[in-house]
Amino acid sequence: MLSVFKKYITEKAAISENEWEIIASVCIVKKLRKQQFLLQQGEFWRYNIFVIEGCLRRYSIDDKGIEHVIQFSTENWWAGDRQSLLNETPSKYNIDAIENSVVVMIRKEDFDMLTTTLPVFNELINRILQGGFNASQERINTIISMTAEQKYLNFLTSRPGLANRVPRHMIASYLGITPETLSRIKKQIMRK
Amino acid sequence: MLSVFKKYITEKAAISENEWEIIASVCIVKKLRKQQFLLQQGEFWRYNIFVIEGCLRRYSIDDKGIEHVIQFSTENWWAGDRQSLLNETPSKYNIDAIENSVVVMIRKEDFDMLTTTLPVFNELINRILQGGFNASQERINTIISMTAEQKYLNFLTSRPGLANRVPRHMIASYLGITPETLSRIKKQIMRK
DNA sequence: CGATTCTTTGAAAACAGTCAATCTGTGTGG
DNA sequence: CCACACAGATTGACTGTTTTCAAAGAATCG
Repeated sequence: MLSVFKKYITEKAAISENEWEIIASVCIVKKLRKQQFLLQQGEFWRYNIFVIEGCLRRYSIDDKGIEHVIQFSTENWWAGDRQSLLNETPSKYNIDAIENSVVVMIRKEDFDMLTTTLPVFNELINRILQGGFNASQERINTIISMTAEQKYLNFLTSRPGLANRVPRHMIASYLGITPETLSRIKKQIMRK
Repeated sequence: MLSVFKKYITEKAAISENEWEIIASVCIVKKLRKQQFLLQQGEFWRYNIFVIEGCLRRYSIDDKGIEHVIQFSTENWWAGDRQSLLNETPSKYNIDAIENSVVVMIRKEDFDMLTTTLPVFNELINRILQGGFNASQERINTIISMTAEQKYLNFLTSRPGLANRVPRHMIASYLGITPETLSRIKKQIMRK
């Protein structure tokens, strides 16, 4: 299963076989059943996670008990709570598996070891971090500038196939609208 | 003026005097008049920018010609378009000065040189990047989970003082609501 | 001081949210 | 393998919020 991760890494950076061995030595492959929690709010998060297969979601729960999905992580994406990891604070988020999934977990200490001893790896992680940051800014732009319908259409194109894998109410949550509104929007789009 | 930047850097990382000299040698201090553009959409962005004094805003313009503020950068903040910088693509954003401002500009090549030759600097930038990323995720959370009023109150506390420096219609834009709505929300809050 | 831009206010319309009921599909235990 | 239960999705009626458009009232800048 690790081969998926190796493929990802070696496609994105010039990692030698030796270097890969070092990386592989700190990788923990973990299977997750649908619905299984990886993190619950209040806990401390200490890993970096790479999704090999399946789909995870990270979400917060507000005072009214409503869930708000911040992120979906599918194959070849990273997941985790960087905030808790970086500041060593209790997490505000929950992470669970939407599908049966396989992930690679790397402990914070191990991960830091990798970035300090392997410059190529460090550079790779940097690029990924920047890419994620950019995507995040992009999302802010779409959320504040688009109507509900535009946001949904944008979701369909920016995350192709995801709409068929993820329950609709989670998509609605991700877009910041209610399931009912999403349902009506879909009907409206159909008519066109 | 560079001293502000030096203070910021040395407070956050163990940078020696020598190392600082190297950093300072690639810094370009630039004054900006209120309203002055730093970047307009379609252009390529090639700098990292640190705000010494004043306030910048980054915003997009949609098909209807409406501006959407993605970010305000005040003293001791970073600014720029990381997306254009990283991918070497034309920028989707505009950046201009809301107040007369002073910024430090570092060219991409110089910045990369700093991060590769000065490990401490690299690590500092990494931490800042992660912090920015986290803040960005945090903002997504507030936008999708809060009502207009909550978002405004949250803005008041998370960016203290800013509301008095920045025109209201820009704050409205930042929050993803119309100026009229913001005006009414303020009145409503006053009454409490 | 005049002109322009920003902010506020009002009224109507569009939009999204809430609550409740019904429909659908999936998975489980008998 | 079927029937049932249950969670998720849709629909309708209603409510509440936000936008839109237009106009008047501040504030700011040259």
